[in-house]
Amino acid sequence: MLHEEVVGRIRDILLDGEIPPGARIPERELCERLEISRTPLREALKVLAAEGLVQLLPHRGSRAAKLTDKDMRDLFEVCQGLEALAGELACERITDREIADIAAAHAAMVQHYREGDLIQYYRGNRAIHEGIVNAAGNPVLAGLYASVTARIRRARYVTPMTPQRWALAVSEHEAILNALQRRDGAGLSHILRAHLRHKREEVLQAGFAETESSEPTLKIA
Amino acid sequence: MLHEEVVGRIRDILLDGEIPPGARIPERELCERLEISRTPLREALKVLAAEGLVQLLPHRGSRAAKLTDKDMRDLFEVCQGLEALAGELACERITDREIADIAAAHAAMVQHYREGDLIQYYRGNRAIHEGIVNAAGNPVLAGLYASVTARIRRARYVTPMTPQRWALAVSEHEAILNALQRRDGAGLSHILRAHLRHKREEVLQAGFAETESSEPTLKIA
DNA sequence: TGGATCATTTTTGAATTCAAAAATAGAGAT
DNA sequence: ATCTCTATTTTTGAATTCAAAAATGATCCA
Repeated sequence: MLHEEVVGRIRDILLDGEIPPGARIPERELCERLEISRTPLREALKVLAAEGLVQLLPHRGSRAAKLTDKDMRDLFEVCQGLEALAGELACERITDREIADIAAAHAAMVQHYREGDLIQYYRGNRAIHEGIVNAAGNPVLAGLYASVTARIRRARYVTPMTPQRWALAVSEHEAILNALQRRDGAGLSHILRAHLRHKREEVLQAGFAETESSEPTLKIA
Repeated sequence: MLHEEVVGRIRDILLDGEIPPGARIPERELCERLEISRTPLREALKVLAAEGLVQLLPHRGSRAAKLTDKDMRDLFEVCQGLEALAGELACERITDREIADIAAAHAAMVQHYREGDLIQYYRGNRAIHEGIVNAAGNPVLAGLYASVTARIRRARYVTPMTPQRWALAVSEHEAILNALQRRDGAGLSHILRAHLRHKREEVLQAGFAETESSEPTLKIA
Protein backbone atom coordinates (compact mmCIF):
# COMPACT_ATOMS: atom_id res chain seq x y z
CA MET A 1 0.00 0.00 0.00
CA LEU A 2 1.34 3.39 -1.04
CA HIS A 3 1.95 6.15 1.47
CA GLU A 4 -0.72 8.37 -0.06
CA GLU A 5 -3.20 5.56 0.10
CA VAL A 6 -2.58 5.06 3.80
CA VAL A 7 -3.12 8.76 4.39
CA GLY A 8 -6.30 8.62 2.33
CA ARG A 9 -7.68 5.60 4.14
CA ILE A 10 -7.15 7.13 7.56
CA ARG A 11 -8.52 10.46 6.37
CA ASP A 12 -11.67 8.69 5.25
CA ILE A 13 -11.97 6.92 8.57
CA LEU A 14 -11.79 10.28 10.30
CA LEU A 15 -14.16 12.00 7.88
CA ASP A 16 -16.66 9.20 8.23
CA GLY A 17 -16.68 9.92 11.92
CA GLU A 18 -15.66 6.38 12.68
CA ILE A 19 -13.22 7.84 15.16
CA PRO A 20 -15.18 10.65 16.77
CA PRO A 21 -13.59 14.05 17.37
CA GLY A 22 -11.46 14.02 20.47
CA ALA A 23 -11.19 10.24 20.59
CA ARG A 24 -7.85 8.52 20.81
CA ILE A 25 -6.57 7.04 17.60
CA PRO A 26 -6.00 3.33 18.21
CA GLU A 27 -2.63 2.73 16.61
CA ARG A 28 -2.62 -0.98 17.11
CA GLU A 29 -6.07 -1.52 15.65
CA LEU A 30 -5.41 0.66 12.63
CA CYS A 31 -2.18 -1.21 11.97
CA GLU A 32 -4.02 -4.50 11.94
CA ARG A 33 -6.87 -3.17 9.88
CA LEU A 34 -4.68 -1.61 7.22
CA GLU A 35 -2.18 -4.44 7.48
CA ILE A 36 0.76 -2.17 7.91
CA SER A 37 3.28 -1.67 10.67
CA ARG A 38 3.48 1.31 12.95
CA THR A 39 6.09 3.14 10.88
CA PRO A 40 3.95 3.99 7.84
CA LEU A 41 0.91 4.52 10.06
CA ARG A 42 2.72 7.09 12.13
CA GLU A 43 4.01 8.82 9.01
CA ALA A 44 0.42 9.17 7.87
CA LEU A 45 -0.71 10.48 11.24
CA LYS A 46 1.89 13.21 11.15
CA VAL A 47 0.72 14.26 7.71
CA LEU A 48 -2.89 14.33 8.90
CA ALA A 49 -1.82 16.33 11.93
CA ALA A 50 -0.25 18.90 9.61
CA GLU A 51 -3.56 18.96 7.75
CA GLY A 52 -5.38 19.66 10.97
CA LEU A 53 -7.38 16.46 11.17
CA VAL A 54 -5.29 14.86 13.89
CA GLN A 55 -3.92 16.28 17.08
CA LEU A 56 -0.57 14.97 18.30
CA LEU A 57 0.09 15.04 22.01
CA PRO A 58 3.77 14.45 22.80
CA HIS A 59 4.26 11.18 24.59
CA ARG A 60 0.59 10.49 24.88
CA GLY A 61 -0.45 9.62 21.40
CA SER A 62 -2.72 11.15 18.83
CA ARG A 63 -6.38 12.05 18.82
CA ALA A 64 -8.91 12.93 16.21
CA ALA A 65 -8.90 16.74 16.15
CA LYS A 66 -11.75 18.40 17.91
CA LEU A 67 -13.06 21.67 16.55
CA THR A 68 -14.23 24.55 18.67
CA ASP A 69 -16.84 27.03 17.50
CA LYS A 70 -14.01 29.42 16.77
CA ASP A 71 -12.22 26.84 14.61
CA MET A 72 -15.42 26.24 12.72
CA ARG A 73 -15.98 29.94 12.17
CA ASP A 74 -12.40 30.36 10.95
CA LEU A 75 -12.71 27.46 8.56
CA PHE A 76 -15.94 28.80 7.10
CA GLU A 77 -14.40 32.21 6.71
CA VAL A 78 -11.48 30.81 4.74
CA CYS A 79 -13.73 28.50 2.76
CA GLN A 80 -15.79 31.50 1.78
CA GLY A 81 -12.72 33.35 0.60
CA LEU A 82 -11.45 30.39 -1.38
CA GLU A 83 -14.79 29.79 -3.06
CA ALA A 84 -15.18 33.45 -3.91
CA LEU A 85 -11.75 33.42 -5.50
CA ALA A 86 -12.52 30.19 -7.31
CA GLY A 87 -15.75 31.67 -8.62
CA GLU A 88 -14.00 34.68 -10.07
CA LEU A 89 -11.29 32.61 -11.68
CA ALA A 90 -13.75 30.05 -12.95
CA CYS A 91 -15.68 32.74 -14.78
CA GLU A 92 -12.53 33.70 -16.62
CA ARG A 93 -11.57 30.19 -17.57
CA ILE A 94 -14.50 27.86 -17.54
CA THR A 95 -15.33 26.07 -20.77
CA ASP A 96 -18.84 25.65 -22.17
CA ARG A 97 -18.46 21.97 -21.54
CA GLU A 98 -17.72 22.52 -17.85
CA ILE A 99 -20.66 24.88 -17.55
CA ALA A 100 -22.88 22.25 -19.09
CA ASP A 101 -21.63 19.67 -16.59
CA ILE A 102 -22.31 21.96 -13.67
CA ALA A 103 -25.73 22.84 -15.06
CA ALA A 104 -26.51 19.12 -15.25
CA ALA A 105 -25.34 18.61 -11.68
CA HIS A 106 -27.49 21.54 -10.68
CA ALA A 107 -30.58 20.09 -12.35
CA ALA A 108 -29.98 16.77 -10.65
CA MET A 109 -29.59 18.50 -7.32
CA VAL A 110 -32.83 20.42 -7.77
CA GLN A 111 -34.53 17.14 -8.56
CA HIS A 112 -33.23 15.68 -5.30
CA TYR A 113 -34.50 18.76 -3.54
CA ARG A 114 -37.96 18.24 -5.01
CA GLU A 115 -37.86 14.62 -3.91
CA GLY A 116 -36.74 15.65 -0.45
CA ASP A 117 -33.65 13.44 -0.65
CA LEU A 118 -31.27 15.34 1.61
CA ILE A 119 -28.35 12.96 1.29
CA GLN A 120 -28.36 13.04 -2.49
CA TYR A 121 -28.96 16.77 -2.39
CA TYR A 122 -25.84 17.24 -0.30
CA ARG A 123 -23.87 15.07 -2.65
CA GLY A 124 -24.99 17.10 -5.64
CA ASN A 125 -24.38 20.32 -3.80
CA ARG A 126 -20.83 19.30 -3.11
CA ALA A 127 -20.27 18.28 -6.72
CA ILE A 128 -21.30 21.74 -7.89
CA HIS A 129 -19.02 23.56 -5.51
CA GLU A 130 -16.15 21.27 -6.39
CA GLY A 131 -16.93 21.74 -10.07
CA ILE A 132 -16.60 25.49 -9.72
CA VAL A 133 -13.36 25.17 -7.79
CA ASN A 134 -11.94 22.82 -10.38
CA ALA A 135 -13.02 25.09 -13.20
CA ALA A 136 -10.77 27.74 -11.66
CA GLY A 137 -7.91 25.67 -13.07
CA ASN A 138 -5.71 26.21 -10.04
CA PRO A 139 -4.54 23.02 -8.33
CA VAL A 140 -3.08 24.94 -5.40
CA LEU A 141 -6.46 26.50 -4.76
CA ALA A 142 -8.20 23.16 -5.22
CA GLY A 143 -5.89 21.55 -2.71
CA LEU A 144 -6.44 24.13 -0.03
CA TYR A 145 -10.16 24.03 -0.66
CA ALA A 146 -10.22 20.26 -0.26
CA SER A 147 -8.32 20.50 2.99
CA VAL A 148 -10.59 23.16 4.45
CA THR A 149 -13.86 21.54 3.41
CA ALA A 150 -12.65 18.22 4.75
CA ARG A 151 -12.09 19.74 8.16
CA ILE A 152 -15.51 21.37 8.06
CA ARG A 153 -17.23 18.19 7.01
CA ARG A 154 -15.24 16.38 9.67
CA ALA A 155 -17.50 17.90 12.24
CA ARG A 156 -20.60 15.84 11.71
CA TYR A 157 -22.82 18.68 12.73
CA VAL A 158 -26.43 17.88 12.27
CA THR A 159 -27.95 21.08 11.11
CA PRO A 160 -31.71 20.86 11.16
CA MET A 161 -32.44 21.70 7.53
CA THR A 162 -35.71 23.61 7.64
CA PRO A 163 -37.81 23.94 4.48
CA GLN A 164 -37.11 27.68 4.50
CA ARG A 165 -33.35 27.25 4.68
CA TRP A 166 -33.41 24.56 2.07
CA ALA A 167 -35.46 26.66 -0.31
CA LEU A 168 -33.10 29.57 0.20
CA ALA A 169 -30.09 27.39 -0.52
CA VAL A 170 -31.66 26.15 -3.73
CA SER A 171 -32.54 29.64 -4.90
CA GLU A 172 -29.01 30.74 -4.17
CA HIS A 173 -27.78 27.87 -6.28
CA GLU A 174 -29.97 29.08 -9.12
CA ALA A 175 -28.22 32.43 -8.86
CA ILE A 176 -24.84 30.73 -8.73
CA LEU A 177 -25.48 28.81 -11.92
CA ASN A 178 -26.82 31.92 -13.55
CA ALA A 179 -23.76 34.00 -12.74
CA LEU A 180 -21.55 31.18 -13.95
CA GLN A 181 -23.40 30.95 -17.25
CA ARG A 182 -23.07 34.69 -17.68
CA ARG A 183 -19.45 34.35 -16.62
CA ASP A 184 -20.06 37.16 -14.17
CA GLY A 185 -17.09 36.72 -11.86
CA ALA A 186 -17.87 39.53 -9.45
CA GLY A 187 -21.49 38.48 -9.21
CA LEU A 188 -20.64 34.83 -8.68
CA SER A 189 -18.10 35.68 -6.05
CA HIS A 190 -20.70 37.78 -4.25
CA ILE A 191 -23.37 35.10 -4.31
CA LEU A 192 -20.95 32.40 -3.17
CA ARG A 193 -19.95 34.50 -0.19
CA ALA A 194 -23.55 35.04 0.81
CA HIS A 195 -24.30 31.35 0.29
CA LEU A 196 -21.46 30.27 2.52
CA ARG A 197 -22.30 32.93 5.09
CA HIS A 198 -25.80 31.52 5.35
CA LYS A 199 -24.50 28.02 5.71
CA ARG A 200 -22.10 29.10 8.42
CA GLU A 201 -24.85 30.86 10.29
CA GLU A 202 -26.94 27.72 10.13
CA VAL A 203 -24.20 25.57 11.47
CA LEU A 204 -23.08 27.89 14.23
CA GLN A 205 -26.58 28.94 15.19
CA ALA A 206 -27.61 25.33 15.40
CA GLY A 207 -25.24 25.33 18.32
CA PHE A 208 -22.29 23.63 16.82
CA ALA A 209 -20.41 22.21 19.69
CA GLU A 210 -18.12 19.27 19.40
CA THR A 211 -19.22 17.39 22.47
CA GLU A 212 -16.49 15.59 24.28
CA SER A 213 -17.38 11.98 23.96
CA SER A 214 -14.43 10.14 25.37
CA GLU A 215 -12.75 12.47 27.78
CA PRO A 216 -14.07 13.32 31.21
CA THR A 217 -14.08 16.99 32.05
CA LEU A 218 -11.10 18.01 34.11
CA LYS A 219 -11.82 18.55 37.73
CA ILE A 220 -10.52 21.83 39.05
CA ALA A 221 -7.90 21.50 41.72
CA MET B 1 14.33 17.10 19.22
CA LEU B 2 10.57 17.40 18.76
CA HIS B 3 8.86 16.36 15.55
CA GLU B 4 7.74 19.88 14.76
CA GLU B 5 11.26 21.12 15.23
CA VAL B 6 12.62 18.61 12.75
CA VAL B 7 10.03 19.72 10.22
CA GLY B 8 10.92 23.34 10.89
CA ARG B 9 14.64 22.79 10.53
CA ILE B 10 14.28 21.01 7.21
CA ARG B 11 11.79 23.59 6.01
CA ASP B 12 14.32 26.30 6.76
CA ILE B 13 17.03 24.42 4.92
CA LEU B 14 14.76 24.26 1.89
CA LEU B 15 13.63 27.88 2.15
CA ASP B 16 17.21 29.03 2.49
CA GLY B 17 17.87 27.35 -0.81
CA GLU B 18 20.56 25.23 0.72
CA ILE B 19 19.06 22.34 -1.18
CA PRO B 20 18.18 23.86 -4.54
CA PRO B 21 14.86 23.11 -6.24
CA GLY B 22 14.93 19.78 -7.97
CA ALA B 23 17.95 18.53 -6.07
CA ARG B 24 17.90 15.22 -4.27
CA ILE B 25 17.45 15.41 -0.55
CA PRO B 26 20.45 13.69 1.02
CA GLU B 27 18.83 11.57 3.72
CA ARG B 28 22.03 10.36 5.22
CA GLU B 29 23.59 13.80 5.50
CA LEU B 30 20.49 15.35 7.02
CA CYS B 31 20.33 12.55 9.56
CA GLU B 32 23.87 13.22 10.65
CA ARG B 33 23.42 16.96 10.67
CA LEU B 34 20.23 16.90 12.72
CA GLU B 35 21.51 13.99 14.77
CA ILE B 36 18.41 11.92 14.23
CA SER B 37 17.76 8.59 12.60
CA ARG B 38 15.95 8.04 9.34
CA THR B 39 12.57 7.40 10.91
CA PRO B 40 11.84 10.91 12.20
CA LEU B 41 13.53 12.43 9.18
CA ARG B 42 11.28 10.56 6.83
CA GLU B 43 8.22 11.52 8.85
CA ALA B 44 9.22 15.14 8.42
CA LEU B 45 9.79 14.71 4.69
CA LYS B 46 6.29 13.31 4.22
CA VAL B 47 4.83 16.29 6.03
CA LEU B 48 6.84 18.66 3.89
CA ALA B 49 5.72 16.77 0.81
CA ALA B 50 2.11 17.32 1.86
CA GLU B 51 2.98 21.01 2.22
CA GLY B 52 4.32 21.04 -1.31
CA LEU B 53 7.94 21.75 -0.49
CA VAL B 54 9.19 18.26 -1.15
CA GLN B 55 8.46 15.89 -3.96
CA LEU B 56 8.39 12.18 -3.17
CA LEU B 57 9.26 9.77 -5.93
CA PRO B 58 8.30 6.22 -5.06
CA HIS B 59 11.38 4.04 -4.70
CA ARG B 60 13.71 6.75 -5.78
CA GLY B 61 13.76 9.15 -2.91
CA SER B 62 12.70 12.69 -2.35
CA ARG B 63 13.66 15.93 -4.00
CA ALA B 64 13.23 19.58 -3.21
CA ALA B 65 10.08 20.54 -5.07
CA LYS B 66 10.62 22.40 -8.28
CA LEU B 67 8.09 24.99 -9.33
CA THR B 68 6.97 25.60 -12.86
CA ASP B 69 5.74 28.94 -14.11
CA LYS B 70 2.23 27.60 -13.77
CA ASP B 71 2.81 26.59 -10.16
CA MET B 72 4.12 30.03 -9.43
CA ARG B 73 1.15 31.69 -11.07
CA ASP B 74 -1.24 29.48 -9.12
CA LEU B 75 0.49 30.25 -5.86
CA PHE B 76 0.38 33.96 -6.47
CA GLU B 77 -3.26 33.76 -7.38
CA VAL B 78 -4.14 32.02 -4.14
CA CYS B 79 -1.86 34.28 -2.14
CA GLN B 80 -3.71 37.24 -3.60
CA GLY B 81 -7.05 35.79 -2.59
CA LEU B 82 -5.86 35.02 0.91
CA GLU B 83 -4.39 38.47 1.42
CA ALA B 84 -7.50 40.15 0.09
CA LEU B 85 -9.59 38.13 2.52
CA ALA B 86 -7.19 38.88 5.34
CA GLY B 87 -7.35 42.57 4.53
CA GLU B 88 -11.13 42.63 4.72
CA LEU B 89 -11.22 40.71 7.96
CA ALA B 90 -8.40 42.76 9.44
CA CYS B 91 -10.34 45.95 8.85
CA GLU B 92 -13.20 44.54 10.90
CA ARG B 93 -11.05 43.37 13.77
CA ILE B 94 -7.79 45.19 13.93
CA THR B 95 -7.02 47.09 17.11
CA ASP B 96 -5.52 50.57 17.26
CA ARG B 97 -2.46 49.04 18.76
CA GLU B 98 -2.02 46.64 15.83
CA ILE B 99 -2.51 49.51 13.38
CA ALA B 100 0.16 51.46 15.21
CA ASP B 101 2.55 48.51 14.97
CA ILE B 102 1.96 48.14 11.27
CA ALA B 103 2.32 51.87 10.76
CA ALA B 104 5.67 51.70 12.54
CA ALA B 105 6.77 48.78 10.38
CA HIS B 106 5.68 50.75 7.36
CA ALA B 107 7.71 53.79 8.39
CA ALA B 108 10.76 51.61 8.95
CA MET B 109 10.27 50.01 5.56
CA VAL B 110 10.03 53.37 3.83
CA GLN B 111 13.23 54.37 5.56
CA HIS B 112 14.95 51.25 4.20
CA TYR B 113 13.61 52.16 0.78
CA ARG B 114 15.12 55.63 1.06
CA GLU B 115 18.41 54.09 2.09
CA GLY B 116 18.21 51.67 -0.79
CA ASP B 117 18.55 48.66 1.52
CA LEU B 118 16.65 46.03 -0.42
CA ILE B 119 17.18 43.20 2.04
CA GLN B 120 15.83 45.18 4.98
CA TYR B 121 13.08 46.53 2.76
CA TYR B 122 11.95 43.02 1.93
CA ARG B 123 12.04 42.05 5.57
CA GLY B 124 9.89 45.01 6.51
CA ASN B 125 7.56 44.38 3.61
CA ARG B 126 7.01 40.85 4.78
CA ALA B 127 6.38 41.99 8.35
CA ILE B 128 3.61 44.30 7.15
CA HIS B 129 1.87 41.65 5.12
CA GLU B 130 2.13 39.18 7.96
CA GLY B 131 0.86 41.82 10.35
CA ILE B 132 -2.26 42.30 8.27
CA VAL B 133 -2.84 38.57 7.99
CA ASN B 134 -2.42 38.15 11.73
CA ALA B 135 -4.75 41.04 12.43
CA ALA B 136 -7.44 39.07 10.64
CA GLY B 137 -7.52 36.92 13.75
CA ASN B 138 -7.97 33.69 11.84
CA PRO B 139 -5.31 31.05 12.51
CA VAL B 140 -6.57 28.84 9.70
CA LEU B 141 -6.07 31.67 7.26
CA ALA B 142 -2.70 32.52 8.76
CA GLY B 143 -1.59 28.91 8.37
CA LEU B 144 -2.56 28.65 4.73
CA TYR B 145 -0.96 32.01 4.04
CA ALA B 146 2.28 30.90 5.65
CA SER B 147 2.32 27.73 3.59
CA VAL B 148 1.66 29.51 0.31
CA THR B 149 4.15 32.33 0.89
CA ALA B 150 6.77 29.81 1.93
CA ARG B 151 6.39 28.00 -1.35
CA ILE B 152 6.61 31.25 -3.27
CA ARG B 153 9.65 32.40 -1.37
CA ARG B 154 11.13 28.96 -1.86
CA ALA B 155 11.74 29.84 -5.45
CA ARG B 156 14.65 32.18 -5.11
CA TYR B 157 13.54 34.20 -8.03
CA VAL B 158 15.79 37.15 -8.61
CA THR B 159 13.54 39.88 -9.78
CA PRO B 160 15.52 42.85 -10.96
CA MET B 161 13.96 45.52 -8.76
CA THR B 162 13.92 48.62 -10.94
CA PRO B 163 13.57 52.04 -9.33
CA GLN B 164 10.17 52.39 -11.00
CA ARG B 165 8.85 49.12 -9.64
CA TRP B 166 10.21 49.82 -6.24
CA ALA B 167 8.63 53.27 -6.14
CA LEU B 168 5.31 51.80 -7.23
CA ALA B 169 5.48 49.14 -4.52
CA VAL B 170 6.15 51.77 -1.87
CA SER B 171 3.30 53.97 -3.04
CA GLU B 172 1.00 50.95 -2.98
CA HIS B 173 2.10 50.32 0.56
CA GLU B 174 1.14 53.89 1.44
CA ALA B 175 -2.33 53.15 0.12
CA ILE B 176 -2.43 49.87 2.03
CA LEU B 177 -1.61 51.54 5.30
CA ASN B 178 -4.12 54.25 4.53
CA ALA B 179 -6.96 51.85 3.88
CA LEU B 180 -6.08 49.95 7.02
CA GLN B 181 -6.14 53.10 9.12
CA ARG B 182 -9.53 54.00 7.66
CA ARG B 183 -10.56 50.38 8.22
CA ASP B 184 -11.74 50.33 4.63
CA GLY B 185 -11.99 46.59 4.03
CA ALA B 186 -13.13 46.71 0.42
CA GLY B 187 -10.51 49.29 -0.43
CA LEU B 188 -7.72 47.42 1.30
CA SER B 189 -8.70 44.18 -0.35
CA HIS B 190 -8.63 45.92 -3.73
CA ILE B 191 -5.23 47.49 -3.20
CA LEU B 192 -3.74 44.25 -1.91
CA ARG B 193 -4.91 42.42 -4.99
CA ALA B 194 -3.35 45.01 -7.28
CA HIS B 195 -0.16 44.97 -5.23
CA LEU B 196 0.17 41.22 -5.47
CA ARG B 197 -0.76 41.25 -9.15
CA HIS B 198 2.09 43.64 -9.82
CA LYS B 199 4.49 41.53 -7.85
CA ARG B 200 3.41 38.44 -9.73
CA GLU B 201 3.85 40.18 -13.05
CA GLU B 202 7.33 41.20 -12.02
CA VAL B 203 8.29 37.71 -11.06
CA LEU B 204 6.80 35.96 -14.05
CA GLN B 205 7.87 38.60 -16.53
CA ALA B 206 11.39 38.43 -15.20
CA GLY B 207 11.26 34.97 -16.69
CA PHE B 208 10.82 32.91 -13.62
CA ALA B 209 12.12 29.53 -14.51
CA GLU B 210 13.36 27.08 -12.01
CA THR B 211 16.44 25.99 -13.84
CA GLU B 212 17.25 22.36 -13.50
CA SER B 213 20.54 22.27 -11.69
CA SER B 214 21.08 18.64 -10.94
CA GLU B 215 19.09 16.67 -13.46
CA PRO B 216 20.02 16.25 -17.09
CA THR B 217 17.19 16.86 -19.51
CA LEU B 218 15.58 13.69 -20.69
CA LYS B 219 16.51 12.66 -24.15
CA ILE B 220 13.58 11.86 -26.33
CA ALA B 221 13.48 8.29 -27.45
C1' DT C 1 34.79 0.38 -29.51
C1' DG C 2 29.97 0.49 -28.40
C1' DG C 3 26.23 -1.57 -26.40
C1' DA C 4 23.66 -5.01 -23.85
C1' DT C 5 23.28 -8.12 -19.94
C1' DC C 6 24.03 -9.61 -15.46
C1' DA C 7 26.18 -9.28 -10.76
C1' DT C 8 27.10 -6.04 -7.04
C1' DT C 9 26.31 -2.14 -4.36
C1' DT C 10 23.47 1.36 -2.72
C1' DT C 11 19.27 3.25 -1.47
C1' DT C 12 14.66 3.03 -0.27
C1' DG C 13 10.55 1.58 2.36
C1' DA C 14 8.80 -0.83 6.13
C1' DA C 15 9.03 -4.23 10.11
C1' DT C 16 11.18 -4.98 14.21
C1' DT C 17 13.50 -3.81 18.27
C1' DC C 18 14.72 -0.94 22.09
C1' DA C 19 14.63 2.76 25.51
C1' DA C 20 12.02 6.20 27.70
C1' DA C 21 7.78 8.03 29.21
C1' DA C 22 3.18 7.54 30.84
C1' DA C 23 -0.62 4.83 32.51
C1' DT C 24 -2.11 1.31 35.50
C1' DA C 25 -2.33 -1.63 39.30
C1' DG C 26 -1.07 -3.00 43.82
C1' DA C 27 0.65 -2.58 48.50
C1' DG C 28 1.00 -0.08 52.57
C1' DA C 29 -0.15 3.63 55.65
C1' DT C 30 -3.51 6.44 57.75
C1' DA D 1 -11.97 2.42 53.13
C1' DT D 2 -9.18 5.86 50.85
C1' DC D 3 -5.16 8.01 49.67
C1' DT D 4 -0.37 7.82 48.37
C1' DC D 5 3.66 5.92 46.84
C1' DT D 6 5.94 2.42 44.25
C1' DA D 7 6.36 -1.53 40.99
C1' DT D 8 4.64 -3.26 36.71
C1' DT D 9 2.68 -2.94 32.39
C1' DT D 10 1.62 -0.49 28.42
C1' DT D 11 2.38 2.86 25.07
C1' DT D 12 5.06 5.98 22.68
C1' DG D 13 9.02 7.66 19.94
C1' DA D 14 13.05 6.55 17.60
C1' DA D 15 17.07 3.48 16.23
C1' DT D 16 18.06 -0.51 14.01
C1' DT D 17 17.38 -4.18 10.94
C1' DC D 18 15.71 -6.41 6.88
C1' DA D 19 13.86 -7.12 2.25
C1' DA D 20 12.93 -5.20 -2.09
C1' DA D 21 13.89 -2.00 -5.64
C1' DA D 22 16.93 0.89 -8.17
C1' DA D 23 21.48 2.46 -9.46
C1' DT D 24 26.00 1.27 -10.55
C1' DG D 25 29.49 -0.97 -12.75
C1' DA D 26 31.75 -4.92 -14.74
C1' DT D 27 31.84 -8.39 -18.27
C1' DC D 28 30.85 -10.26 -22.62
C1' DC D 29 29.62 -10.01 -27.35
C1' DA D 30 29.09 -7.86 -31.76
